[in-house]
Amino acid sequence: MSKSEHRDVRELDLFAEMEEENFQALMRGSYVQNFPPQIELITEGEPSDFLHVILTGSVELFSTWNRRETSMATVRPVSTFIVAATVKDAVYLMSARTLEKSRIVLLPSQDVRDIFAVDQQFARAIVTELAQCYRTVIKSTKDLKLRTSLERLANYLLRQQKRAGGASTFDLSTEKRRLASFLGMTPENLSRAIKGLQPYGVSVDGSRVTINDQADIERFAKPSPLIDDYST
Amino acid sequence: MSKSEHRDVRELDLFAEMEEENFQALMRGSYVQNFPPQIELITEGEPSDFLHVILTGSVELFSTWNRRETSMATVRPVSTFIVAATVKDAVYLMSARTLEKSRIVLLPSQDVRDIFAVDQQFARAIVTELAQCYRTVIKSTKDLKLRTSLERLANYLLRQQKRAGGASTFDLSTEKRRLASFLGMTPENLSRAIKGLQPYGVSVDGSRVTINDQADIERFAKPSPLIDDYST
DNA sequence: AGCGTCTCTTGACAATTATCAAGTGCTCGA
DNA sequence: TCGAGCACTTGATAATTGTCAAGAGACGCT
Repeated sequence: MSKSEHRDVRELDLFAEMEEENFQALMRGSYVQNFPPQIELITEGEPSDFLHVILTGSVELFSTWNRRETSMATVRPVSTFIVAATVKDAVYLMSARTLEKSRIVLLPSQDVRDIFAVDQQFARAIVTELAQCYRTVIKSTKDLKLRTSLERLANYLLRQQKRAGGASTFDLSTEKRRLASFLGMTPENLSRAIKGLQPYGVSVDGSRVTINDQADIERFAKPSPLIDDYST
Repeated sequence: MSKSEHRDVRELDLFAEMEEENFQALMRGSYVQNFPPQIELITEGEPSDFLHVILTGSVELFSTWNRRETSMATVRPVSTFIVAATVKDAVYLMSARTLEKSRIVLLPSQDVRDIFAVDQQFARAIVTELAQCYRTVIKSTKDLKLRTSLERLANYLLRQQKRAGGASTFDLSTEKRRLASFLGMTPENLSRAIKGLQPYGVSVDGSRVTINDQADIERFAKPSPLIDDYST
């Protein structure tokens, strides 16, 4: 791991406040690896051997049941994924695969649990992280249960617009195929949903989205901080 | 609070391992109240003033958006609810209402955070609790996205059967109206879904469910520990 | 007991969403 | 440069789910 990567990891909320000594111990036991695209890093149902930190690239979390698959989240640098399984010493509930060439740190779960037990600041950070993850999934459940697919798409676009800086034209930054799965619909229906937002001044060309009338789409989408604000 | 109630609270995983002194401090600042049915205890969007512990009765967690409402969970004694908002000092993401006459302990959120900061065992217990909550919601999301409503109902019945002791006849223990909302469908469709499970040997009379052919319904439901086992 | 209210159910119908099939356009590698 | 493969789109159709309306039955209240 390079010095700057080392610093990137240290600056994550999860590790920022912990004792230097403990952080070093964690790092000593860690592996860094480069993965090509489309590699399955972890498989749901397997015991959680590592806490993963993504340094570059992107990773998709997905789940399967009865030959169906659904996209649960996309993880982007720099952040960790699947903390809950690690601290609970339980099996993974989601699988993960790289979407592109990705550089990933592997922290042995046992080390994480050991240091969690002795480092108060680290334990606190884990609580914050877990609470954050939990609240994010609750929001996502509300999104799924309370909104139609058209409303979900509209709100997704507004969130993505914000993430991209707020300009009226921005990039989707996701394959439509995967976006559809994430939003809980088929690719065919995403295509139709995109057309369905045209009357509200939204146009999509490839991966370029343009919001022609911000007020109009917001009036339709009715975004709520209790669903769409991932920061709280 | 009676002595036995005091003990009930203490025996919760969340409080079992913490310092007696800290537990007493928490209890000193607490209120116990009896609520009639259908009282809204907390409202989503409001700041989290209290961590709630339900001693008797039952409480529904629900969310609303755009005049729609959905049931998120039912909380039964003895357990806590909405830990995440308390430790994050954030607004509630769900509302809560009593379903019946309920006795509930209110622990001021500030006290909980203060003691969380000084009591290592309590902090650990909170981590476990949050990880558990998080994983449960992930399972619920998988249930929603990967299964049809008929499959969700079938798996719900199998879970409920297990909870009720495993006998082939058991009680639904939930209003159908609320069960429908929990499962993400309308009451009308729940009625039809129940009929739709008859070919698999499931019969429902009022709130009495009978599984006539366990293997048959399980073959249809395909329950998975990665979705349906709430204990891990 | 009688009344109103509420849940649950059922039927008819509408809306939404999924599936299947086909076609377009793009990328990438031989 | 060509061709295969893939993502995306579109149309036709089917399946699922929701909505509306009506009625049966249970329950509590007066």
